[in-house]
Amino acid sequence: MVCEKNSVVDFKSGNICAVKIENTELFDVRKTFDCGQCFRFDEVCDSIHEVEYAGLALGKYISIAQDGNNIILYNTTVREYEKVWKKYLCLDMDYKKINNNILSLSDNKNLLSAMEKASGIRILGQDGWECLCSFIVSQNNNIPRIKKLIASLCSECDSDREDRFRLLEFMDGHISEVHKTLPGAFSPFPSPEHVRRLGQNRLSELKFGFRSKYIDCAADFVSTGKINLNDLYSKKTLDCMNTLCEIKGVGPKVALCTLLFGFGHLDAFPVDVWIKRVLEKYFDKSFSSDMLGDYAGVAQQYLFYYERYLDGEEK
DNA sequence: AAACAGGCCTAAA
DNA sequence: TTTAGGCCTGTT
Repeated sequence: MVCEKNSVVDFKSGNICAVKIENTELFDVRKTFDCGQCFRFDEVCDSIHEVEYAGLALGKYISIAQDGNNIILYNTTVREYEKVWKKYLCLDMDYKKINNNILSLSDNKNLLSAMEKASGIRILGQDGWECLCSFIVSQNNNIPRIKKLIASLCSECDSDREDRFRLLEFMDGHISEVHKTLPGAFSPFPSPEHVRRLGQNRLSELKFGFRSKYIDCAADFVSTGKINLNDLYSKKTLDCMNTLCEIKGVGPKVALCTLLFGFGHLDAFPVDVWIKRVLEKYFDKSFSSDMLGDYAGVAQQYLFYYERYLDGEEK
């Protein structure tokens, strides 16, 4: 019986602190960062690696590269990886087990096929507040514009934004080209209090449109404690959803995305237009997401990727 | 030009 | 309780 432990080591790439993680399985950097769950990452097109995505998460600009089964993280250390990024990247989870669990609960042919095609996607452990705002912004909107709006919000709230790029220039080669001309790409996501201070009018000026008052309401609820985000980690998914739906502009879809991507509720099964199509096409009417168990949200992401990103390709 | 984009709110049956 | 319009803005 071979028990392969993946080695995690620090190294230097020029002046950049980096970490190499060997033998990761069921982790595909491109799919994970390009499947629409996060809005602050973009590809590093001139990368020295097979695939590399960089972006700002949990207050820090980081780059994640992949060569085969090896993962390379730039601008971090093993110490920080163990503390922060391991969980963020969901590398503390056994996806083989998760997949088997899903398969044990459903024999749907299309789900099986979706899992094969989308395999390697991991549900990131993003910041809950940022997720909430991001998915409020996402409604009736497209991904490029969602990304722009979020970056502009970060830019607006960041008094040091002029300096950020200069501070990051040392990691040139591991910065997404897109970010070099995107205002706010290197700015951290603002706190609820900060967004609240901005106010609905300023949000409108920033072109959030009808979503301005929704963001404002979310910031109000969270910053004043009408909703305690810390409660959302432990309570049941359905209860959490109902809590989040008290915010104006937050419905079931936004709430469940927030819980799935921002609060670790892997059973949350958000239904958007794509998933609605999937359910109509491949499942019978008796389908309910709790049939898929504790990891229904992972299955949802496989199905979403399958339908949204593989359309036109061979399924 | 008109329709659409990873929804939700509101008004009307 | 369910259902159709309308919504900011930008892109095609």
